[in-house]
Amino acid sequence: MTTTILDRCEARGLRVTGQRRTIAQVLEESGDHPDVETIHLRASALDANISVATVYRTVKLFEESGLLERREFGDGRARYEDAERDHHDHLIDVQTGEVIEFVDPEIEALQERIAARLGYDLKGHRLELFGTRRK
Amino acid sequence: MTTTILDRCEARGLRVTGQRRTIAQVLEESGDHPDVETIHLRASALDANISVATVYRTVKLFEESGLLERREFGDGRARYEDAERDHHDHLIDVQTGEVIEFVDPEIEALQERIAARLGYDLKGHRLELFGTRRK
DNA sequence: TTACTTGCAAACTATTTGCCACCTG
DNA sequence: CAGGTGGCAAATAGTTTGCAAGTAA
Repeated sequence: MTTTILDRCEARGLRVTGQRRTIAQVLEESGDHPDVETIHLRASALDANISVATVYRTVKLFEESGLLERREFGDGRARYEDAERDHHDHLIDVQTGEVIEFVDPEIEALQERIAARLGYDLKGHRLELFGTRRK
Repeated sequence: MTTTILDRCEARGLRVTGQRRTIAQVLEESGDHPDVETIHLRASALDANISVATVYRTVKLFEESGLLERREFGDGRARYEDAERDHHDHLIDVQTGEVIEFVDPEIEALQERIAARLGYDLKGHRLELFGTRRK
């Protein structure tokens, strides 16, 4: 389970190029939820010859291959994180954009309970829950 | 609380124009979560002389004035709904984009519990919760 | 070698804005 | 009448893509 993103990239039969290696490493070492611009910045520090277009393409490829997970927290840009990390959810501070990770077994049960109550078939569907606080 | 969006628009001292009246009406009558393009389409059916730019400006003004609430469900465009509706949360089907509304007291408690556990000050902060299902 | 990748710039999509005519209060 | 408002098109921000050159296997 401690396979690196790069390991999984190879395992998937994806061609391993210098830029993919670098981008994988950057994401491996990122403890936060970087957007493409940030990933590009960090990657550029390791290898000046990586274009933003390549970051976009790589990150999309990795996501489609299940190596990364894409997150959209409502600020208009996508963020990415290693798909192999332990499951967790996010709380976003709307004002500051701060991303707070948390784990709570309750939320899983909650989703299942709600889906069941609504007669929604969870199998084969990926659901995402958006909750706001009552004013 | 059965005030219309238009009523609240006037109450806020906002200038009431034909296009604002129409856009307010469209949102009033929309039971779903329309994006700007959809709002523009529906408004155009009532008054052919409303530009998309005006919808963007109006919807932003209404949101800043607290008449509407903006939602971003991860598909890249903002959606709006009447801010006076009873509190509820959303479950999004990632594949189909379907928006499922639900109400569950548990989720409020959950947010407060998590924030407290993390030592996060809820006062003065608007938090939004993003939950995915464990694979 | 050969198909897959990359860089660059052009193209796209969603949204914002400058400018000037127009309308509400 | 005066200042807020709307239309139009140009400008932005984030992301995608066509094409020719480069590279992994």
